[in-house]
Amino acid sequence: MAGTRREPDAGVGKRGRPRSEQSHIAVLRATSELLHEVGLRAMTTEEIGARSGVSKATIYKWWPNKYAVAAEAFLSEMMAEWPDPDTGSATTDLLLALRGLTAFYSGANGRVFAELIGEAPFDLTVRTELHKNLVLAHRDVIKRVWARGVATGEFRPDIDPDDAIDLLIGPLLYRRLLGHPHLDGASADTLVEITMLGLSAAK
Amino acid sequence: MAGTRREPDAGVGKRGRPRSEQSHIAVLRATSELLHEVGLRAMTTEEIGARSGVSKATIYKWWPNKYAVAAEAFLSEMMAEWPDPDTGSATTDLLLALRGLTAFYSGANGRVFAELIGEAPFDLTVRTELHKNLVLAHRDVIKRVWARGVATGEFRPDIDPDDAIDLLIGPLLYRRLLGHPHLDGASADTLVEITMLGLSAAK
Amino acid sequence: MAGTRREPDAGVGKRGRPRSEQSHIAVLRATSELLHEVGLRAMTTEEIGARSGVSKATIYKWWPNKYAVAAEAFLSEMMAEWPDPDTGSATTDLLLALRGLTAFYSGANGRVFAELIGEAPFDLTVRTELHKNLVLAHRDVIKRVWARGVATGEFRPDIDPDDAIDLLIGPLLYRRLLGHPHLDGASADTLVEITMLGLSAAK
Amino acid sequence: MAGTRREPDAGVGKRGRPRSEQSHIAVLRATSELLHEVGLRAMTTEEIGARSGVSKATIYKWWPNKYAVAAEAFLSEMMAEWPDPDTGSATTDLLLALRGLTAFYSGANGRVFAELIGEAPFDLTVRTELHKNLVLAHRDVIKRVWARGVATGEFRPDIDPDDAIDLLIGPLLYRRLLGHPHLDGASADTLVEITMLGLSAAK
DNA sequence: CGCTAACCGAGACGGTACGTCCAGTCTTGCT
DNA sequence: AGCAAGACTGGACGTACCGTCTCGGTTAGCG
Repeated sequence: MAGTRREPDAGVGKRGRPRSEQSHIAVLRATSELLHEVGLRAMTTEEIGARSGVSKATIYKWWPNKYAVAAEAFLSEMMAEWPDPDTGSATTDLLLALRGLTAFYSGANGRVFAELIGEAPFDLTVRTELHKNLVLAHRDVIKRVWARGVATGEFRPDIDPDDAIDLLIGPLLYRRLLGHPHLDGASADTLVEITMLGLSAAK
Repeated sequence: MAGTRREPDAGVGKRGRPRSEQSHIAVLRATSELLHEVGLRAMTTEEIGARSGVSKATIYKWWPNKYAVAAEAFLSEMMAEWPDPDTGSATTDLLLALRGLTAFYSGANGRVFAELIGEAPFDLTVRTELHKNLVLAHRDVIKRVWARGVATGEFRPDIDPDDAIDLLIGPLLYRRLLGHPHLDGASADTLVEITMLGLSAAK
Repeated sequence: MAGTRREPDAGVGKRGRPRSEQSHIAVLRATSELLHEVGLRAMTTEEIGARSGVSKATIYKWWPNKYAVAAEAFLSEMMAEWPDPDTGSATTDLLLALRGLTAFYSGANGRVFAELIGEAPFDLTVRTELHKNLVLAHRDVIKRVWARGVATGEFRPDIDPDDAIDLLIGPLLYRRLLGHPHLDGASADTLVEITMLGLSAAK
Repeated sequence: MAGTRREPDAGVGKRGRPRSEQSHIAVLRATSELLHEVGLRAMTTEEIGARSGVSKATIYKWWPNKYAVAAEAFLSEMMAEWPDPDTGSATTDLLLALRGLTAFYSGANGRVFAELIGEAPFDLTVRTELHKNLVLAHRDVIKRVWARGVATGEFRPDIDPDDAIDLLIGPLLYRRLLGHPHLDGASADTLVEITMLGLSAAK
């Protein structure tokens, strides 16, 4: 994947000892473990090194700080985990997709996710990684479902899809960060259903 | 206000020199300045002390750590700043209230707010302060408007008001934290309007 | 003593917690031990801290680096260790003083001394400390003896005392650093005697 | 020359590419430059490699560490630089030889020399190199002059030549390392003259 | 009106992680 | 083989900040 980590020289050809992919993976795995065991802030670069058997110098060679490592470690795990349900009914698909998101938010990964969001305002790397590799992935699934729903006439065609997505995901994130953090599928369903019908009493 | 800061002994009687209210205020003011100038993380307790002329020991006597100071400093500023518009039309009021929230999110205070949200997962004090003194204030305004709208028949009476609030605020927070951070009133209006009408094409 | 270590503020009066003299002493003692056990280069600041129970931060607060600590630790031990023999005969006194110096050079402290001399070209603090607190002490003893010898008519009165001192100490240092490092009293005596009589065959 | 650097395999035969003499010279030249520009300690192996176009691995193949490289680089420059004056008068010759030594000590090379002496206690290679290739060279010149002076009756025949040499060189080194480091020819002359006549007032 | 508890500013301290630096070793592919 | 390029381990370095701890001095309000 990459993007977080500093790119190799990539100059003339392939001179010099190549980067050890094994070390790379060991670092990501160790970091991932630590993220779940002790959390983003309590985790130290030293400990990542010790657990992965990779020296601190090497870690700092490829990542600017532990947050960048964490972002890559966490997000590389998340990749390709967001299947599009495609049941035939766009409405059902939407429900399923958002239930999936809810499960993510309320699970162990959701805690790490919240910690990374907290780091984002202070760290550009985390911010861009998070956006590129997770936020967009979430949105893409919904965007596809949305397109199908518009095609089938289930969803309003006059709405900017990005607005629709914000309306669907936003409430879940809000609950995760500022409300009752233990979401369940049922409450997700309720929120989606209301969003579909609207708040207005007007017919 | 408070609750964040440690309460004075208050038990034995009232002997001895009382807490200096002047120091208290100076700390909050200095902290508030620093929050805007350098941000939550970069700000140090040392610097708060230096700028306010209050010693570090005194700061730690009254607050558990710099995040608690920050929370109190920030939130005491925010108090009583959320007027209920009450124009007669609940729909208009809702629009106005959410525009106000949008302005807050996208302004200088919004940045500090985002930083505090980032601290919340790691710090119970921040979490509860934030909730008690800001989140609930935001919700209360909307809750009142909502009640009026239900009474006037503008809003659906069959929805849990808390769900409605989540649906209205959530998308704004989502944009603030993970999307285009420069929200404007117009896009807030759009989101609210769509939320009112719903996403479904069904009549 | 001091001079090596950074001086306290010494400003208005005596505000603030005073420097812990206990920590100061513990650091010097630990350093002194380490100097003899592992030598100047192999000794680490970390280890000084661990052994003395003083934190690294505190050490760096008072000394710029481990070499300055070593200089102070070593030299504070050496202080007031250079008694003037004063037997009545200046010639005898000279012999005794230079035997003492030889013993110092060839003993355990001589090794540390040589290591510090090696650091001097790279470190101003070490250089000045060494000069102020050891070199001058050595020279002073001899200078006093020299004055007596001139008064008694034993030594040539037409020689700059500093030249005389250089001629007497120089060969010992040379042997210590570049020749056979295990000097003994007898060879010191020989060198001094020759220096007294001169190399020239001319009467 | 050498002895410092590891000898090539030379056992099995002469298979494979022979050692590049060009690299060898480039390393020594680069090291020599760095020794004068930044000094022994500040100079890094990395930089020697970069400047000479020789890889670090190659350097470590032929020398045990940077101090050994420095010793060879410095000393190979010094070789055959110590001409015996031989004017006819041994006394004059002695003066000239020691003026030469003084000039060396007080010049740019003297600084490097002092730095190498500082390394000697920690590094056997440096120690032996220094002794073999510089100290002995210095002493040899004087030793030859001394022999002539004894033969001509100018110098005392009852003194161990090595003692005489120590007495003559020692004071210069002492001044270089622990006293006023800017020696000049005149002060060297003074020291030698006093050494010749002796310090004693006795006839 | 003086005593005394509690406050407060200054600043030293232990602890802990940080990110950097360099030595010395190892692994590629080119020559 | 020798060698340049350059990744890697190991470990010390010096810095920064947190939260705690003395000091000496100050300031109410009880007695």
